[in-house]
Amino acid sequence: MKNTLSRRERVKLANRKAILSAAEEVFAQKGFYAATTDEIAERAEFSKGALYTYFRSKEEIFLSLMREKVGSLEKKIKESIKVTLNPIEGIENLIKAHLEFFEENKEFFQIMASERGRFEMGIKNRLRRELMRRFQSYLKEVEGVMKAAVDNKELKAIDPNHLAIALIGMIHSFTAQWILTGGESSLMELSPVITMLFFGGAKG
Amino acid sequence: MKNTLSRRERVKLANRKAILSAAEEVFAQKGFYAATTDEIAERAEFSKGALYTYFRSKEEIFLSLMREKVGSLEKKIKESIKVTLNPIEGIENLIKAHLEFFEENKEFFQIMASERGRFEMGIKNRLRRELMRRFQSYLKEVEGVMKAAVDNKELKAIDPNHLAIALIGMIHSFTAQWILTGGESSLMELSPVITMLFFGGAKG
Amino acid sequence: MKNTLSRRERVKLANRKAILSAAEEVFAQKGFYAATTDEIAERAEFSKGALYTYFRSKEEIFLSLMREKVGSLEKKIKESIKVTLNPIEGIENLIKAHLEFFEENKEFFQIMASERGRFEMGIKNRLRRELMRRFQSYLKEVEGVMKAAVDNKELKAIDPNHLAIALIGMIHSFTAQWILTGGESSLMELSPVITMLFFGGAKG
Amino acid sequence: MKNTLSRRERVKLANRKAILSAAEEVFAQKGFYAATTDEIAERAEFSKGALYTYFRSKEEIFLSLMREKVGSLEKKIKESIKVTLNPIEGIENLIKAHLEFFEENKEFFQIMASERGRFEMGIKNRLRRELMRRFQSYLKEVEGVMKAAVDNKELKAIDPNHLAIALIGMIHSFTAQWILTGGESSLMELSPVITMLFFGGAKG
DNA sequence: CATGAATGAGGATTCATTCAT
DNA sequence: GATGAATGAATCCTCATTCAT
Repeated sequence: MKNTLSRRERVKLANRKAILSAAEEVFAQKGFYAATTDEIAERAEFSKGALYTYFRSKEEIFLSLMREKVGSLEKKIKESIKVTLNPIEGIENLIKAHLEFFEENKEFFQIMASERGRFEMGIKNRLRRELMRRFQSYLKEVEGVMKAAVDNKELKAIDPNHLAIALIGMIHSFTAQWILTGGESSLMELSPVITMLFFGGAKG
Repeated sequence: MKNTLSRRERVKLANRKAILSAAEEVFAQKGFYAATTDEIAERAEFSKGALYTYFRSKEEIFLSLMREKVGSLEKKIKESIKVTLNPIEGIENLIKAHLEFFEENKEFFQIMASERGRFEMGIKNRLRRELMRRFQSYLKEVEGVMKAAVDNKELKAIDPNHLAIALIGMIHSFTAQWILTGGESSLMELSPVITMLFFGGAKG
Repeated sequence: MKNTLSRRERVKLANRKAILSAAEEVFAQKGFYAATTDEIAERAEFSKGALYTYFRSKEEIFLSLMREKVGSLEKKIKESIKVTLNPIEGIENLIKAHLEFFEENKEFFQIMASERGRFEMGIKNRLRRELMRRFQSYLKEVEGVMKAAVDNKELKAIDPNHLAIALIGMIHSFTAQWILTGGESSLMELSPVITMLFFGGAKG
Repeated sequence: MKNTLSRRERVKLANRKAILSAAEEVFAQKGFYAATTDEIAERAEFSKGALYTYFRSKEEIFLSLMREKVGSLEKKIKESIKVTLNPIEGIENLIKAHLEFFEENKEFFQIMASERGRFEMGIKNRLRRELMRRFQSYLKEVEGVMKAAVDNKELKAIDPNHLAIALIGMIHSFTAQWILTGGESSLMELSPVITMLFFGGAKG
């Protein structure tokens, strides 16, 4: 997979990753603005200047990070759905995939939750546009499964968009609360509750 | 209630409100950091210096604003519940109350959505602590109704905390999407869908 | 002339002048790039931040300075010519005016001499364009007198543009040398030599 | 003369020249400060590190370049004079030699014109001192011819220093203007005008 | 009280120079 | 010797906060 890269290139790639990883922590804790290049560099154990060997600007670090993460999320979601042809099972998998991903990417979740509303700003930026697009595409994916399930009469005849919004809202809400209360126990454990509530509702 | 205030005091209060109102717009658009006192002052039609007559710092403007808004939300929620003794109806009212509030307080919603994760930062701050407390208290309120409904066997025997998280997640998600897509049509119209999904689930 | 300005406005104007004056010294000594905003601020006895109350950027300080100076030079040259209708006398006056101006504006001369070649860079800039234009207009002014004298048959039938270039070259050269050797004695004293050489040439 | 150099030494010398040549272009376009070692290295088709094998610092590149060029100019001027024993003819040759040199060394002219005023800075520097010395020596050379011509009564009894300043000023001015207007036609063509104006003056 | 100019700490970014490979 | 990534000092600019008027 990566055996055509020279040693130097492999080092560069690893350094890039280290910077992104450090940035992820800092952005999660402080948000885009309050995060400083100083802190990112320090946490990545690089000089401040080195960041600029790998990225053009602080914004580019941020957007690259988001792009990679949103990309992984999107991929994971797609895969979780494709495993089965049964829409209901697909949605169950999708819930699990989400929780698994957020459990492994707490920091990304925090960043996304707080910065998403501002992705639209500075729309001229190529990376920002791409990010928006990827995010939309991830939402459409979820909507797609919903539609399939509705068409199959396995779900009520509700606008698939609304179904997607509802499910994602629940997932995000549980994840946020899990992080707020320390993120100790496994987030995955909540999968049955969410599944049950989404499909069967709360009424007894 | 406030008719014992001197003219001067009434003016001060009005000015405070004007500043908070201006701040709300700016914080919503730009977030806490990117918002500048310059812009807040300008939009409030005050000098930059005047802000500091009414508030100790930019942070205090922010926190005061949030406190007032979270306070109103909390109050509104409490009232929506008290109207009825029937828990199910209470939850329906609570959904409507939320949507109504967010429809009237789009800016606040945006701010809350993006800054909530960082309320905990700098916890020594009196205002921050109070804000956290108020926010928790609002959540407890929702949880309370859920518990009543569960006890009444009107809802499934699920941890009321989970029920609250699920419902709030759905509400926030719909609100966020509504804002993202322009916030034109009435958010209130979504109340039936949310109610139906929360109580009855998605399964057909 | 300035009696319609409020006190505050007069202070602002004076501060602006103080900054420009400090900048003039620093730019003359170090050139545009090596000059630092720190040093300009310090020499103007202002904080670094204050510069930005009066100017948008270091470049704007530089260009504003140049604009004012080139403007004064242009004005002085025009006036020196208009005094008389006799072209020869006009040129004599023009030489004197130049020397007088450069003697009083040593720093400006140094800046102009070294930065002129790069005025063209970044041509999108409004101020830069204006500066170029002003500079051209000053050259045209000199050319104009030359043409008048040629038309009058008081000067040889040489391209007035060449005459202007030659005279200005001599003036600049003498000024540069005068500054290089300390600028002690009066530059004005060189007026007769320049006049003589320009009109009569070196041949004995 | 240089046939005793080993291959290695010849390569080093060639590399040095390539770097200086690249530096000349960059310094001419951007000036000393705005020129970056990155760009010089790139244009010389060397790595940035290689520059430091051949030169101790960016400043040394600059000064070495100037030294070589000023040296060539000086040499060319000396030769142009020595050809003849007739001072008038010597000056004519000198004008032509200047124009020829600047036509072939546009970049150097631009650099010299804008950086000369700052050669004095950091006078402790050995290279800087040498450069100043060489420049003075070039001026003295011109002054020498003038003195000879004055002694010969072929030129008016004017301080030879002034005569040198005047002539050089004219030459520089014409060169600068030629470059500013694109440097298309031959600069050499201006030789007769300069000669005529210098010797005979402008008066008709 | 209101004003808005002044302050200065802080932050992103650049770039000459060094040095491990 | 050559390379180019890493360094970190230096620099421009921003903006919350203060304070004289």
